[in-house]
Amino acid sequence: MPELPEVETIVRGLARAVSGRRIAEVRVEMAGSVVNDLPGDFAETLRGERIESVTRRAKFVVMRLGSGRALTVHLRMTGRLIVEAQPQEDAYSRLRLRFEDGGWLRFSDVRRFGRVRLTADGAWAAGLGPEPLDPAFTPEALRGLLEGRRTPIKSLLLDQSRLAGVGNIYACEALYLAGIHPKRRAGGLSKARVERLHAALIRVLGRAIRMRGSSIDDYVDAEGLRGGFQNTLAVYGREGLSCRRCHAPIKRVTLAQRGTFYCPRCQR
DNA sequence: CTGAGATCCTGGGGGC
DNA sequence: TGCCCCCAGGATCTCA
Repeated sequence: MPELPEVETIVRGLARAVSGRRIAEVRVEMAGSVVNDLPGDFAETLRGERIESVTRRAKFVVMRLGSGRALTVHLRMTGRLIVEAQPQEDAYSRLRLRFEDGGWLRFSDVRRFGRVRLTADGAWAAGLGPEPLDPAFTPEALRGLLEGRRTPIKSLLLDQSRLAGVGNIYACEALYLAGIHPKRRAGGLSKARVERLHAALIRVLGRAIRMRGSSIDDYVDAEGLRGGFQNTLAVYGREGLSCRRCHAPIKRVTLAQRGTFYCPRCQR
């Protein structure tokens, strides 16, 4: 479900809502959804901790705890983190936290791919490529990532160990914006094309964050609000519809087992 | 190391 | 209505 802009939106909401609050009660409602890297029981270990900060790394939500430990969440496809005054009925609820001064945080996940992990230092969110919105991510940095790679550029953009945070929607959208065909070999892109892709990634991610993410199916942020970027998508989910720029019908192919949308005229 | 494919799950939508 | 198949915002593991 969520990619960088959605996770960023959730994190901003969570940072406002739960920073500085102490966990009074932990309810594990599906054991398989939580992982404990620390000795002892998950709920016991987490209870009493204060959430110091909430930040994002790639698609991970990282909550730093008072002890220095970290509670890290990956939402995968259908995970949600919802802040609420009272615990809501939810058949897909996996974990609930109650705060000392009232209010709850609920982790819910229909497809059960998501994970909440308690670690000594948040190391779960490691081994990732650079953040595309970090100033250190320059066109030259992107060129370095692509160099010598024979894989299609779309596949490389989805590889979190190369570039962190981009998922299927924004990979498709960025390639459209840059006018690059998703199947082009990553290492074969000209310098000018790499520069266009770099600019497109930053523009599309920034715009999506400003619109609070894309709610294509059921994504909502920590406050339960839908995003707005789905209305602006140029290619993702628009198979057969006309390109907003040239009016050619948008095509869909499968690449690395993922639906891939592009304009056959604008993207070469 | 690289790249391709299967796999983990559940639910929604379309075709018949 | 019901059934079957395909599809889904992700990452990880195995295999060649």
